[in-house]
Amino acid sequence: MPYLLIVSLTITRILVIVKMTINTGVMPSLPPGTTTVAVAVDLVMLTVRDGVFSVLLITRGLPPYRGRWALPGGFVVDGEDLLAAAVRELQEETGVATPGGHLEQLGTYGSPRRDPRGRVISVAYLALLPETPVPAAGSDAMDARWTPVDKVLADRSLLAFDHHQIVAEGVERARSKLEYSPLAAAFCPPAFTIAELRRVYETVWGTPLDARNFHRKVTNTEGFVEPTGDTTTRDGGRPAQLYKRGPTNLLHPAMLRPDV
Amino acid sequence: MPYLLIVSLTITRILVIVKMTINTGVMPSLPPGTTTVAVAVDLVMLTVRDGVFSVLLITRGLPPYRGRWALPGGFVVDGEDLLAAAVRELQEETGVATPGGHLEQLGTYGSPRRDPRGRVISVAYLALLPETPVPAAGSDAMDARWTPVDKVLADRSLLAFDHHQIVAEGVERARSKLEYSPLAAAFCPPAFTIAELRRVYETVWGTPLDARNFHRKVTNTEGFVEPTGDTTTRDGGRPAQLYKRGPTNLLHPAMLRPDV
DNA sequence: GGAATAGTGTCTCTAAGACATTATTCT
DNA sequence: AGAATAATGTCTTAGAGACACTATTCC
Repeated sequence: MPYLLIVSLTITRILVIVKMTINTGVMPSLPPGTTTVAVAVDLVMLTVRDGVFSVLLITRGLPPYRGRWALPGGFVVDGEDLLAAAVRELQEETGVATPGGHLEQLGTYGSPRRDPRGRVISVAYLALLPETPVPAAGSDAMDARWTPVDKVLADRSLLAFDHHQIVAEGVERARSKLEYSPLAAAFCPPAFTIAELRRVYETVWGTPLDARNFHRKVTNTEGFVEPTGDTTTRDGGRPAQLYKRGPTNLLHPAMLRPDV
Repeated sequence: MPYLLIVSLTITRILVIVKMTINTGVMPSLPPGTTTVAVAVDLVMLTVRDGVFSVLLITRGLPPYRGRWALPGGFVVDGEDLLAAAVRELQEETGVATPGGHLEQLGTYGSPRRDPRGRVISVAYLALLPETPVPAAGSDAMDARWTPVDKVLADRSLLAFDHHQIVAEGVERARSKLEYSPLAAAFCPPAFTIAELRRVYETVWGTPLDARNFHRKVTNTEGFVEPTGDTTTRDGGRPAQLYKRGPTNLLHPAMLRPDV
């Protein structure tokens, strides 16, 4: 983490405030009449469960769209960082503190009429998670359930608000990330076999892959995976080497999707 | 554009409001006490000018950071869509309506203390533009100037707010996009030669490329460029074919950066 | 003719894809 | 032994990179 940078920026900002206060006799403030809006953070949590690519949905317990499926999320509270809000929502839904998964910002959705209650912009985060125990229902959620991605994408009016579009963009981002980054491992437990990693690719992309070529590509791509030294027979047959994620953030060469 | 989708979602939302109003006797509204924040849109406008990869900066005419370099941007006004606000800022700075360039959302920056005036979150947009006449100074900008990207990246305290980080992420996004998308053409005039396209790659990546191999790769990649039928001698020597952007949004095969 | 730039061809090597074969466990 | 899965090897072909060569303009 760029800790020194954060410290120096913070000091810079404090100095700016002090200087302005001295110069003008008042604290700097936003121009009067500046429009303000509520900010929500919504999560696209993806996982591979029982061989199915799934997204976590809740049924809304409050209006608007009461009883409809939606993405888990909530409003950013006073003084809270956006990423911190996403982590908080993630923990509320899964009960786990980023359990070896991956969390990144997906995009911001701010169409003026996307929420009937008023102007709300939503910062969406994408989470890639290993298989997780069935989630607990949150405070404002009547129910929380892992739902097949294909089912969600097939019905444009299944989800509340513009959440269908958010899910679609999150799924496409995830599919694309598997090509150029080692993030498929984020869907796996800390130690995994090459076959388990391959099934992640096959499930997320919806395409069968050649097990022999896949094995060669993964083990020949520098920094993708590292052997732990252990083996397992949990898949039956000959014992398989266990691997953990390697140090690389970018795959060279990439794992390209067939055809497309 | 998914026009029908927009229409159907709009109708859905109106029905939700009407239904809720009938059911409860009041318009749906946000929970009392919900924190609201100001929303700014900032632009990372990139271009290749005189062989230099450059970003448009303004000097701030108002506090905070008065006189400091910053990204062009401004607050989202009442009822305005985020993308519309970005287009408006782009036009205010260049005087042109998305002139063959490219505009996409880059990310949202919402650290609680990033603006000394109060809670402001900034939605950053990335614009890739062809060589543009020197910009006019905007209303709240004392000056606007194309600045070499390398110079901006080298000095972490050159820019106001967290704009250094935003520029860094925008530049990296642009460099990466050249690999997998035909967006290098967004830096070129409507009709361009292969050599001009190559100079874009060389300038943005900061790496010399082999002209012969580059020519073969670009012309062999399906849908990347299409000949217009015209030729030009504006670069001297043998006349060069002119090309325009092709229909593809994803390059197959990709134009990978050397080494990395 | 000479300089400058455009465009094609050739060679080598890496990596992808198709598919055979061997290895090691469990029942 | 037979089933099941893991891991390695072989062959063909596409594409990247290095570099020689030809083509067409202007001076």
